[in-house]
Amino acid sequence: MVRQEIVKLIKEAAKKAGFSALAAVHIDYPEDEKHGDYATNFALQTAKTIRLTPKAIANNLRSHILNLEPALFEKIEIADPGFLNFFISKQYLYKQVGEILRQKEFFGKLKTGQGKKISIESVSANPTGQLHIGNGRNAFSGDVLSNVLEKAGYKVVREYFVNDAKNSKQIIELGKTALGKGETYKTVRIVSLLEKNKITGQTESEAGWQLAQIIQNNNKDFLEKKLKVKFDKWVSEEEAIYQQNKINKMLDWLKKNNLVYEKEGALWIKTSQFGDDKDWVVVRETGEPTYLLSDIAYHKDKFDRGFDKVIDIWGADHQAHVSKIKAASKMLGFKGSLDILVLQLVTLRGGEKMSKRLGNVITLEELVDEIGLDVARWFYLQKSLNTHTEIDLDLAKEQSEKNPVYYVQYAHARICSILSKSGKSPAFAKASAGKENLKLLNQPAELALIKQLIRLPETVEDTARDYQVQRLPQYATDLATSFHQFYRDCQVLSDDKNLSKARLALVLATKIILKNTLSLMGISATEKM
RNA sequence: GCGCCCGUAGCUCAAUUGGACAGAGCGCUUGGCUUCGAACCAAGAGGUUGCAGGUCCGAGUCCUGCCGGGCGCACCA
Repeated sequence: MVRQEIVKLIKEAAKKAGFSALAAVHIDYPEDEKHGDYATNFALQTAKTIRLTPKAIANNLRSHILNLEPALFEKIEIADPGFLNFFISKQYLYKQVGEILRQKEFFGKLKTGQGKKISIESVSANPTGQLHIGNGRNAFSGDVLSNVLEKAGYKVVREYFVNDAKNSKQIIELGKTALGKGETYKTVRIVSLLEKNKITGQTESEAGWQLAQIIQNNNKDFLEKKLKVKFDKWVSEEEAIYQQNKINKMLDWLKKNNLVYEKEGALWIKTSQFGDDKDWVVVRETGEPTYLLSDIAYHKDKFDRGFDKVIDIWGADHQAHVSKIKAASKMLGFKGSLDILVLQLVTLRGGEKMSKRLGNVITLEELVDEIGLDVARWFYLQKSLNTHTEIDLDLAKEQSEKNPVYYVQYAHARICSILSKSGKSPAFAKASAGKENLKLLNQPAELALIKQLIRLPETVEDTARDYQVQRLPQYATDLATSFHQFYRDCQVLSDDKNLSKARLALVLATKIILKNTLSLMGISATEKM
């Protein structure tokens, strides 16, 4: 990865110049190409702590860097007020094209994760009905984030917590619906599920639990088959927490460590001593544990399984739960990091006509049926997770050039068309791409395309660090633009055999990266459209 | 009232976490197909980044105070 090498060089140069370990090295992609391919403000940052001007520092660094690695750069410039601007050499770019062709789908696979274990919990929707459009955000971002983290070298376990505790109020209420004694959860889908399946449980609790299993299997099927979102571990609250008595063990542990107390007939947990504003009930007056207690038990289970990092992806309505679980992780002394992502609301614009007899609620299934999985994934991923967002249904339904998904897929289809027209197999293009051939790639559009290709690993690295999954559709769009511009400027198949070979190699490399990017997002790389 | 998130082009959203001239898509105006796919390319119009202060060489981004919106604030999950 170029950027990583630049960071390393800056650190080494700083050490040689005698101002090491002063500032973090941060590398930018300058917007103006006059400012190079990569830039850093390191000299400016360093100038804050030592008695030298930013430019003097930059000069010093530049000479050391060029000494250390003369072949990587075409040049390094210093700009006001003290930026270092790096221009990557063609030699290096050609080498990277070769690497892409060699590594194929493994290009962009990083070691930054060092095989560390991460648990990602997402969706965890109540088994009392169908998934709604808000759950889509959790499902897709969790899926894509997992893909990215795996690509970055982490070992990821994707989990889903099923709130099916037999004695919970929602399950009992569901039982009433199942037994015809209540209507809380009576929807079209649940009525049809009840017609197809027999509920044998006599008690409300048992009947509710049975119905929950049916709904849950339905949702699981929908997630896996229709949304292509797979989970490694489905954790049933009833089976994994209650039946295995983890709930009581958790409670005993809390009591033993003096982390709970009685008040007004209930048992409270001392979350306020661990950063929360107040304490919360873990056992009701009735003796029933609350959901908080079982979620703490579930988190203890995750912590015990030895993850270096535990990520929870929740909906905006769970915001109040964050400080409780954070406090619990401190009580439990979790050594790893706990990141809780709270996703903001999703609404639809132009969906008024879609809703089918379910009040105003549009299910995720209806949405995906309406716009297709590729478009749905794209529209969800496009937006930063902490922005309240609105999906434009009319635009999403446009099966035309207006829809941004097709822009990217079209680039891939174009590539496939060129490759098949070349009359040669991809393997041939690879075999014929020697160093001499790649050196023929000198057009600005060709070089710009290569520079875009080698950003994939960096995009993976950044996203694995900050979880901003909207970076992926943005990168895909940028890459497609670079390709379309290359296509405009450079005829791939021509009488010039050597040039054709070189350009075919570049086209093939682009196909690999584009497909890689799309598959991280779970979007299909179409060959024809 | 308190907490979290947000306010950026007509609309939906970005902006590499403090960097260089705030960018895309849609919509609008205009030009380009007898050559590898025009679902494409190129050009243009459109902005006091909600308002007011502050810190900094440098602020959409950080701090303070307002204004506006969403979501939370259970012995529900």
